[in-house]
Amino acid sequence: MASDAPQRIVQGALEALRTKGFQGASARTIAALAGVNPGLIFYYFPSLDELLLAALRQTSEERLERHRPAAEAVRTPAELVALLRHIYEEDSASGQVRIVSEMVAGSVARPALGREVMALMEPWVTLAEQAVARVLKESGLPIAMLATPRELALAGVTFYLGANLLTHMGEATEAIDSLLVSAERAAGLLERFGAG
Amino acid sequence: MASDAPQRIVQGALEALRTKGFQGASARTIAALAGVNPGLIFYYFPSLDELLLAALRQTSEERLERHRPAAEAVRTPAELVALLRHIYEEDSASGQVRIVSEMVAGSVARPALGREVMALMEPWVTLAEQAVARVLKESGLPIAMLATPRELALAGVTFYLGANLLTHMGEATEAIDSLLVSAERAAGLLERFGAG
Amino acid sequence: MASDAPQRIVQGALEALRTKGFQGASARTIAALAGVNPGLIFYYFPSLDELLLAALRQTSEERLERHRPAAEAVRTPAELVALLRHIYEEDSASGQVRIVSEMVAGSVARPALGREVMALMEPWVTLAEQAVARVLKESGLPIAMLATPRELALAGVTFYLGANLLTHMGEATEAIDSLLVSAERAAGLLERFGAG
Amino acid sequence: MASDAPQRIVQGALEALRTKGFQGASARTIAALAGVNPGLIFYYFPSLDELLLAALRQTSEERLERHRPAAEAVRTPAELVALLRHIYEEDSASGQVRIVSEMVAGSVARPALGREVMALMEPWVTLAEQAVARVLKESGLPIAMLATPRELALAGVTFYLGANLLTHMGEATEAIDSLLVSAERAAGLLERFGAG
DNA sequence: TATGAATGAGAGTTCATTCAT
DNA sequence: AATGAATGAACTCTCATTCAT
Repeated sequence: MASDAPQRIVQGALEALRTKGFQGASARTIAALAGVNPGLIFYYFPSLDELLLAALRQTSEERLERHRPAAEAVRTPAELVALLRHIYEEDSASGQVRIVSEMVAGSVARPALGREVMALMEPWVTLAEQAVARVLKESGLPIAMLATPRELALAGVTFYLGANLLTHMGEATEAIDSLLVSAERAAGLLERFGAG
Repeated sequence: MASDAPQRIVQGALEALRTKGFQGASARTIAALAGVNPGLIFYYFPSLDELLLAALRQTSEERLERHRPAAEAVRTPAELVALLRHIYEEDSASGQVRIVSEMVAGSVARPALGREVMALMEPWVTLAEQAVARVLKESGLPIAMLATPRELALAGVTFYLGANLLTHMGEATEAIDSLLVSAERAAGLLERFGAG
Repeated sequence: MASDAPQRIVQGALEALRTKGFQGASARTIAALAGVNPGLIFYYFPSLDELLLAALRQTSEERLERHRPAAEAVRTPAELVALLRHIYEEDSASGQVRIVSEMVAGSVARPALGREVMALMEPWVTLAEQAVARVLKESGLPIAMLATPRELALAGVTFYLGANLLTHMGEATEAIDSLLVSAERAAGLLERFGAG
Repeated sequence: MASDAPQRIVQGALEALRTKGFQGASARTIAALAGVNPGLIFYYFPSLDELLLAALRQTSEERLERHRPAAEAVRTPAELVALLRHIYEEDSASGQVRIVSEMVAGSVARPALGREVMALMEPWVTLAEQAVARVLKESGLPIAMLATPRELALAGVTFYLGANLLTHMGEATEAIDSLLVSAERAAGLLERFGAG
């Protein structure tokens, strides 16, 4: 019978990242949170980095699937910005922002980890790219002349990343939020402009 | 006679951040790079965090003064984006991007350090804010209806931060660069629109 | 299977205190004496102070139980002083005096440790108090008018502590011993006086 | 011209012992309190231990001379105990207790220092011995049969030492004080008994 | 007489990881 | 599948002391 230990360990890792940060996500701490022995971590995962990566991968994929329907339903610039804002707020409240920030920050010091974390972002960029392409097409905005959907999607992810870091370094949450509200308003304006 | 050791230590810290990252910026490593005894670090600096902070402060202030004239000369949206791109490229080439990323990422785990790093960003936000305000005023663009200069400046810094991280986590430099080129083109368009 | 390492570490700590003193009772020294890795100390004990405390607690409790029967059998002043002298001589020969002195002296600099060491003395004061009360009652001496058993017990412990320190700072052992011999003689006299 | 630096350093050492304890009496701390450079300490004193010893010697001798007249005027047991109590209270209030405790405690770990500290106590024992001899002679008490003045003096010093340690390890000050009060009462009784 | 820069050893503690069971 | 004991290296930081000036 398969044990549920690996899953418990993954959950422990996520909780450790959420509540103690990357530095606090030590084997001992994770094991304690998972209710298992530290040695067991290395039975199921080749290294601590791999565990953290697996944990990030799991939440990332789960969230990706959860938001995919909404992303595929986006039709206007305003809706697009609204979705971005919605995701940011949800992640901020659930602690997901913290997890991503910690992993991004932590992996900065480890090249191998960094590459993997980057790879986990790729599906998000692709999803954003498709949404942007659809919005541009449907709204008839001549932005395609200025930037490719891929570029715009990457800009969004870049911004999301910077916002994540700012968020838990200082008390930037409100500033970021008001920024997104303004962006939403601007998008609404743009929309009418495109239609006009 | 004053020793040049403190300055050598600061340079060692910067080099350590640049080449080994935040985690690799240990007292021993920095001391070795500076060619001094590890104990000497604590003779001149109260703690390792304070040293890293002093190092970041030094480069930050120096770069701020270097770019200030250009920032104060900016008049149009295109010039503004061009400056942002110029700074990013220069920082990217000089390793400054790495230093900032490492400090931002590293300080995520230490609240006290994080606050100080944030504080070091404030002058940049202020400088950007003034530049944005000037550009908006001179170009006659009705963007003030959408977002305050402060918000726009913060958006720029947020983006810069995210770009920093992306840059040395993967090989995003080119993507970011082409993004900024596109933005420059868009700003040029906007300009003509404002004039029209 | 439980390891005997904790016990070996405790013994190493006691030996370190005995032969190198409080200052010499470093984690590395203790580990070497115990034949274990320094890191293992912190696997079993939360801190060095806690280990030293645990070691003191162990010997203290063991000795307390060993001497309790004799203390509870004491009936006359002379017997009481004789017991005190017996304990002092035994502790002096076994190196216990050194351990206690080192811990008392060492904990002077650390408030938290000091409180715990004090607490370990409390059972001894209590035991002495009971013995004193019994002696006073049985011998019919009117000392109760002068001092409470608690005070007399505390005086005994205070004296024992001072004697400990003197003992291994100089070569006061003989002086203390002859002092106790005289006290025994005086107690014998007192006894006859009480009876008379 | 002779500098007053040595004296300032000695005062700094005493203050360091009083306020930071033996462990806190580092060269840096003492130098800071004395307002001199740490290096200067080793210009005037061969080692830190020698400085601490010199400081203890200075206060010890000064206090000895201050209390000598009173000690030489003592005639009765009650007066003797009262003097002991007076000294203890004065030392307790002035921080002298702390200094002595710290030095005694600290020197436990260093054999050479310990011997010197012991030597500094010798004049006190002698002074006490003389006072005890006088009291015994004048009061006509037949205690000489039981213990020599030297032994009694040593007993007093032993007790004083133990009291010192207890005093700042816990909140034993009151207990010690009430003990001395009781002793004073007992001495008064003894006096009348000797006279009768 | 005095400064302050510099050294090197050692302090407590934490860590990812391994391995015998 | 799981335990927990054990390792060894690394960490920041403090210290008494020395030396050139």
